[in-house]
Amino acid sequence: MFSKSCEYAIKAMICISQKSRNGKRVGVIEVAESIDAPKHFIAKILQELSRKNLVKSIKGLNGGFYLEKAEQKTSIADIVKAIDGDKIYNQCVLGLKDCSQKNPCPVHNEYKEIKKHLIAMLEKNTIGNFNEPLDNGKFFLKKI
Amino acid sequence: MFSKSCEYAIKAMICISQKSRNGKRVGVIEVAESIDAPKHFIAKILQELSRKNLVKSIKGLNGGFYLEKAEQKTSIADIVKAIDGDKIYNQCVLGLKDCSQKNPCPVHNEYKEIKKHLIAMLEKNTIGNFNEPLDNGKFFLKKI
DNA sequence: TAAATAAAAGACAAATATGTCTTTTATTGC
DNA sequence: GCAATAAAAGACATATTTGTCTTTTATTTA
Repeated sequence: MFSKSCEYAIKAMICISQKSRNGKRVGVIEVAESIDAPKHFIAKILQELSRKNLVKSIKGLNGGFYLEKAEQKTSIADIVKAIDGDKIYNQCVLGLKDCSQKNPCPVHNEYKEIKKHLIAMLEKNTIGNFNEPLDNGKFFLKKI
Repeated sequence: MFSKSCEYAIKAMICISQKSRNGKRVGVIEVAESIDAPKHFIAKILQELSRKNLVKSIKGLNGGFYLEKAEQKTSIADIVKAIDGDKIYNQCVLGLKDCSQKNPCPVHNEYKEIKKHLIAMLEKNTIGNFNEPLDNGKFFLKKI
């Protein structure tokens, strides 16, 4: 569904969100270990997210990545759009180039409904929503 | 959502289905042109589909690819499974390795419903269902 | 100001997906 | 049996994604 980079981005955001609530910053290495991902690769992804203002960063001692209050409201959809673009918004499931409301493929309308729910889900769920269940061990960012 | 190979496979199956109803066989080149895809690449994909018995083929003069009655009942899901595997059945949307009913990520249950509809759609729609709308110019396998 | 820290940037490498070309094998019609 | 046809197979090439390593830049603390 999403690229590996995008999955990493989502996990990294969740990780940083949870660990930076107390005002602390989180380093690349800590993020990488927390989500079981290669650190240099995560570094690149975080730079991308930083350029797109989805995450804040500070260099130097005690530096690292963190989320501001407003950024806790970032939705999964925002992250997906930042990394994978808006394919899921526009593309035909079957990959037909000429599929639209005017020339709908046989599954167009049915998929339109499904897509609506999918997008609603991605837009409704914000990074901040993940803090508590993560705190409470309801789910895990990596195999334990 | 699906790999390029998988999208090609679906389109190729639809194309062959429509053009082989009259007992004729369809050649690789004709398929490739009909769906606007590279012919050698399509050849490989068709070999794969052939090995997995989703399409029949005959070598030599008047040979080519075709579908038997039973194969008209092949669903999109069947093709997806043959080419991309069963990722969409099993994988967490967020890519979490440890997401399950026991440790559900915050969108697990919501996505489960969406996935149910998605899979139902893919399993319900068979290749044969596409013949008529394609005949009637309701949709197109490539840009015209 | 110097040393330590940590992100930013960019070059490089490996893996995978996609695409191209050539040779081999099977079938048909003459 | 021979020539023509068309899929099967496999080698090769390119592009994209993913992953690694090194250098640079910014910041802090002593």
